[in-house]
Amino acid sequence: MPELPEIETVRRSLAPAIVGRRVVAVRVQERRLRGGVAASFATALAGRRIAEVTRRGKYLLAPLDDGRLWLVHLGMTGQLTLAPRDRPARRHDHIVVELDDGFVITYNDPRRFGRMAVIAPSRLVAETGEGVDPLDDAFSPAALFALTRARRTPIKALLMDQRRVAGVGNIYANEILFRAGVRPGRRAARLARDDCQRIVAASRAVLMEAIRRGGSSISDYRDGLGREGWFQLDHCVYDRAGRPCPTCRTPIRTRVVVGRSTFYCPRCQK
DNA sequence: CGCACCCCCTGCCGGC
DNA sequence: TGCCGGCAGGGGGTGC
Repeated sequence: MPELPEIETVRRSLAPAIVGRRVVAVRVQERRLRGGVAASFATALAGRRIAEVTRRGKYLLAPLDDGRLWLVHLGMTGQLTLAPRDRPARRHDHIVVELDDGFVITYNDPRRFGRMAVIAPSRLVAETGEGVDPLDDAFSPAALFALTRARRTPIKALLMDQRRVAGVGNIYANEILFRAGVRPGRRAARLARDDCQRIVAASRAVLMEAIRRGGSSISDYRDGLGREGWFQLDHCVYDRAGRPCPTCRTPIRTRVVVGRSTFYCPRCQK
């Protein structure tokens, strides 16, 4: 579910309220998240002050006052929300982090595909990968062009490969390629510099606009304060098979690319 | 290297 | 109405 814009929206919604707060208690009610929640997790987090809230690709990171990093990945259905301590418990509340101001951060995740850990900063790249963030200046047309060379994989798969580009998932890969006018199935190596330039520009435009709209709420995404996003109303192609292309009215087509549902305009995208 | 095919899970939707 | 298969924004592993 949550891709870069959703994670960034969660980060922005939580940061002002939790930076500087101290964790007074941690309750782990379900350890069976991805990779398992380590036995040491609660003790590593309890008593620590939250120094900052940052993001790396689809990972949320909270540097702590002892130099370690609280790392959260929301998987498909994870929600990390801040609420007063008396908030009623819900099904699938797995981790509850009490703060020193009477608020709690709750991690809820029906499918349990998310990840929750406290790690040493030296482990960051090993945990999150080294893909370039598409909002970073390092994601330049030249850098993308270099990534595409000698790659037979479809450009959409490359954009979604977190080891290369960090933060783009299925919704935004579809939207970015529509905006760039590039077919999702095009082999990466067959892209020209000009295509890469348009994909880089489209990535920035789509992701920043999605952040401005608070992310896409398809079914269960909410930000750190429980608010929905609205970018789903601006989707041009994702989940819009058969509906008219916003540019030329040609019906949007769907097919599977590397195992993922893919949507594109057969006329606008080459 | 690329990809099909497994796995991890719950929830929802459409067809019968 | 209920059951069943398919599918869903995530990632990881295996084997060809």
